[in-house]
Amino acid sequence: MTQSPRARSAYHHGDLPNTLIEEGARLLAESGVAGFSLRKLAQRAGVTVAAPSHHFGSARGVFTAIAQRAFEKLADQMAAEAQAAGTPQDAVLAMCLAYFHMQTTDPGYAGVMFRLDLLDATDIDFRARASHAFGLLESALARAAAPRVAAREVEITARALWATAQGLTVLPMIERDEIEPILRATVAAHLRQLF
Amino acid sequence: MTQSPRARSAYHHGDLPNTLIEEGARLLAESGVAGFSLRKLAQRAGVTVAAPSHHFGSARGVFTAIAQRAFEKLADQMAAEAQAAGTPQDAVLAMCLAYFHMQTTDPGYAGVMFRLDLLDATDIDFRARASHAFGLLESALARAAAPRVAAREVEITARALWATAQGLTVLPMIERDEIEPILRATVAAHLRQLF
DNA sequence: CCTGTAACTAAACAACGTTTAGATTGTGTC
DNA sequence: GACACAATCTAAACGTTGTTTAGTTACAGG
Repeated sequence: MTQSPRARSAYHHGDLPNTLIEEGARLLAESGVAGFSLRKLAQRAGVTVAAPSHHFGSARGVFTAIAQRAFEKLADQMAAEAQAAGTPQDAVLAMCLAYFHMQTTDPGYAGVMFRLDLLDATDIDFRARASHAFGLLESALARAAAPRVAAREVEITARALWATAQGLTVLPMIERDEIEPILRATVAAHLRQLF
Repeated sequence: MTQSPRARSAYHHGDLPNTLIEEGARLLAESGVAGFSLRKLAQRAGVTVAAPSHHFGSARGVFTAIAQRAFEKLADQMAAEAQAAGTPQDAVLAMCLAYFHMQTTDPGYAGVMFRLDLLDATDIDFRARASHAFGLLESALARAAAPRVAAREVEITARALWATAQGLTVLPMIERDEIEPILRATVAAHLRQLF
């Protein structure tokens, strides 16, 4: 991915922001949000506690940066899976599954994407990446729908699927094995409405 | 609601657990999860910091108790709205809207119901209340479905709706005005599959 | 080479949840 | 009605957290 420019000195790390994001995601994957702390992250990155705050302002800024990177990863994955899909309908399903799969492939990143209590949802860069990923689903849905279907209806369906995909990964009484069939049924039910 | 037995003395509060739950929900409604702390809660209740931990074990225990009470409130509301509904189909929609409406009527309670990072989802009492509320939706869905529909299919649909209702309240890019129409469309799409 | 600026350190701060030992009150028993 | 026991809450201290401030170090441009 992004090649680290290699630490130039003890003082000037060289690429600290990136290191903090990646190492932060790794720490989150291991310890979860509860076990996460700025101090642990700083120690892992080989810097002092104050260093992260210098780049990201606050702990909230760090989470926002990680979530931003997460939405980039999700958008990449969505675009890839959509291109691999045969029909537009399959593309929609694959895109919804992409977020779910990210929960296992990139747990550190996926775990903070919708944590509005931890990150700053008003951050303009964050909003841009999140909107872009969502836009991919919406446009795929527009391609899958019949020509007669209004844009408004496509928009509603896209948001419904977005919410369902997110909710399924959070709810306590839903097993991981159940998520894929549920998501499959939900996509089928919505797509049927668009014909 | 629950009449407070009135503080019997400075030492023995009389009904501290209940007070902590209600005052905790009030604090959450005002300051959100981020502004919440055991110390603030203790001060509001007129006790020391250690008192809440004595009853609930830890801060996690307090959140679990509040969430438990929240699911009781939701179940009551769901049952009431279902009975007021004309058709079984309307009952399903009303039940899904109940959780959304709770977000404004009881924001303190609603905000912690699915916060698995804060509460203990393995708590047996908590699970019981959560399962009961979910069961109400599932049985309402069974009544709304055609006789031919398998229980498995009803179960999947119930979980999908449960997840959608939760996801809609969390996602950043969904306005509050949009939630009801989205939920309405989702319920309609799913119910159509059950006929 | 020298100067200005960005990057990071070091130290101190208040606030937090948790734990321990002890003080206080209510309850059941003879 | 007095006594012992158990439950309830206090008081104080502990380690950890994110943030802030002043100061140190290294890089980059003229």
